[in-house]
Amino acid sequence: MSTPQARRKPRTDAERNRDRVLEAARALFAESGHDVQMSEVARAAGVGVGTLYRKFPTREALIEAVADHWAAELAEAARRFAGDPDHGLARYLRHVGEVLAGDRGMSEVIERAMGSAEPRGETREELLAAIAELIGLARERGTVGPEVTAADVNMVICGLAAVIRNAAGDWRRYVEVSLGGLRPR
Amino acid sequence: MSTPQARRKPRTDAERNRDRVLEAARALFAESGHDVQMSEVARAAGVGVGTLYRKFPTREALIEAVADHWAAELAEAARRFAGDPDHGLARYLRHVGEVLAGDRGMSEVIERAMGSAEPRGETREELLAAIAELIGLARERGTVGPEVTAADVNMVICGLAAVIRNAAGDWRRYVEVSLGGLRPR
Amino acid sequence: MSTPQARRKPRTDAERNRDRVLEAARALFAESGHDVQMSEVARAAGVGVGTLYRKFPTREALIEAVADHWAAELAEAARRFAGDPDHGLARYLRHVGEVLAGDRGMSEVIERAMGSAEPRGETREELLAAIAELIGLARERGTVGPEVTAADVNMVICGLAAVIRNAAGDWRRYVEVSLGGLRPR
Amino acid sequence: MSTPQARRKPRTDAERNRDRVLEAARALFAESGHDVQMSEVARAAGVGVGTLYRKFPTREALIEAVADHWAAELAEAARRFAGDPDHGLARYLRHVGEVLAGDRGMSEVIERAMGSAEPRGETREELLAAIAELIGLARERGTVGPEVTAADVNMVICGLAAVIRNAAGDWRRYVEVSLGGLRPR
DNA sequence: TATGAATGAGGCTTCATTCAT
DNA sequence: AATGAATGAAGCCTCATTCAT
Repeated sequence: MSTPQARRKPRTDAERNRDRVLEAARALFAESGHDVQMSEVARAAGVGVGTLYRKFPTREALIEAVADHWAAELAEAARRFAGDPDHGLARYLRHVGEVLAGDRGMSEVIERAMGSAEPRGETREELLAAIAELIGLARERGTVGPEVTAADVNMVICGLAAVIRNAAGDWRRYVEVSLGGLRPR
Repeated sequence: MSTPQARRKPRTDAERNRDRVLEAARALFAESGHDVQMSEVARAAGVGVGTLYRKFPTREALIEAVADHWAAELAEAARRFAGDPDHGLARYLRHVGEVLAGDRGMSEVIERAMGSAEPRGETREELLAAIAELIGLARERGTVGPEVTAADVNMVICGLAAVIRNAAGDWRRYVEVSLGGLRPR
Repeated sequence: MSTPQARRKPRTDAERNRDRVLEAARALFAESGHDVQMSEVARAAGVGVGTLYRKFPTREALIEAVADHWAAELAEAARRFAGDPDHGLARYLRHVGEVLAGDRGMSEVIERAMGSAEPRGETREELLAAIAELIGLARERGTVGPEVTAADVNMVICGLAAVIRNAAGDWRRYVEVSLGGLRPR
Repeated sequence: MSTPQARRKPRTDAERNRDRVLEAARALFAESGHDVQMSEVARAAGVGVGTLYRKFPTREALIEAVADHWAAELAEAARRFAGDPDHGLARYLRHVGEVLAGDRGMSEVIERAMGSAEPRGETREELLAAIAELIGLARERGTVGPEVTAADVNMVICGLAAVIRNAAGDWRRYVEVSLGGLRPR
């Protein structure tokens, strides 16, 4: 019984490198938005530019990937809060605000993820689905208006990102106003 | 009788040039967002780059000016709708939506105008003041909640711009949701 | 009667710069073929890369221009030798050989000029016309075969360029052989 | 009886790999000239880049090898036509034309093979020898001029490659003209 | 004061070659 | 010996800004 599972490297170096790059990009974007140089990202990830380009053949592709990653996180969070039909949505939006506010520049990218200019497949669908689940129960309980859709919440988040990114005011107020608009009546 | 006509000229050539540049910039930004080249703007304005730089010493300054201009227009509109205490705000936000939606890329710039990253003087104050006036009467009439401030509306507009720019969904719904959140109760 | 012609600058600085770039490119190409870096050309011309790119928006365009220039010179030479119906062609081909041999890398570019992969307008036509003129009289005098066309000579020159560029042998022999093939009978 | 089958294998895997690479390179060069990437060649050959580099330590070495291969083929063809002292040379040059014309990009490489920029050993010698043989008999028969050397024919082929590669005209005419020049008188 | 040519730092991307597995 | 991920030096080109005329 020699631990055979130990044998299968859980992730190859290549995979690990991809993650390092993604992680580094996320960190840099968080600080300065997505106008960071590719070489910066590479340096921060501790790899050569070539490697970076092997993983993400284009600047655009990298940004996309980061956006996807963040969208996935938002989806994940939505699922977490789905258990609380009474206050889930409110807690979710506040949570999103905290995350965005703590991650200067994430909002910059997240807007793209929310937009649908070009059909950006799965992750976006996943996020909308998660939000749909989140408001499903709440709608039954009457916590949110019956006409509210996942797309509505999506737009609110998109707006929230903009508000935070531009420091347009106290984003907590924005969240409360939006929640008010989503409530029945 | 000292050259009266020279006097009469309401605007000097210099002033006229400034306006032509601003106008051209607005038009170009409307089409393609503010990633237009300075030389493009100059060409469209029918002046040399040098002249452009004389009027706006920096790309940044030009964008700022355009943003200011738009902010002024929004302020002007706010004043127009201030006369209607019952539906003024609703009509105003819908109007803003129409304008932003019709002017691809204006939203891009307007977000900056709404934000306060760097305190950008008068125009912003003017806009906030106009909005304050707009909601002042409404608040008295109970059309909007008593706790609603001009800053809140400002944020809603900022969000609206983002929603439109990113085609994040049906912006009319966004407006209605926001209006719902601004109503009392 | 103040020399008014002195007024019209014969060539603007801009035009002069274009020539300097072209000249520099020609010199560098002569040494090392057309795999020189754009920045090298710029430096050699004493201008910034930006200027170079203003004159020739693309590496390709620059090479094209140089090729054109050389083709024009060959055309000019053809016209010069057209006056000698008996030995003009022979003297011309020998002259071309000298020029190509003395200008390492010109042959590299001239091949393109002779080829017709993409219809490269005027200059090529001009060269063919000049060659046609060159062989016209000779054909009448019976110095070259009646079936010989400008295109034939063109091909010979193209081959000559290759022979010289690749140091494939004694190019003077190549010229004599070709001349033999162009003679009547 | 020491593993006889292992012995029998006419070529080791390593040898087979070398051939696969060479074959792939030839095919790719034929399509697109020798500006193909090393990784392309490797992929086409079904081996890793590492293997490719083990066989040909340098891009240059690979091209050289392909050139050699083609030169060997031309030599082989020359020997085949050597049996026909009357029309051998003509048939040979036409044959070479056909081959080059059918193999876009081979001409690109063949020029190098014909050139002697760097003394490139055996194969070139072999080719010159084969051509010498080809014209030897013809010279005796008076089909080609007495002063014609293998080097002359070599140059003609080099030129032919250039003519074809640059689509400089009807290469069949070029061949006929050259043949004319090689004939006695 | 207007012009537009010139500037050159900086950004993105490619690809021959190396090297750890 | 084979593999293919990693490397990073180049190279092409853009564009905000300056400056001579």
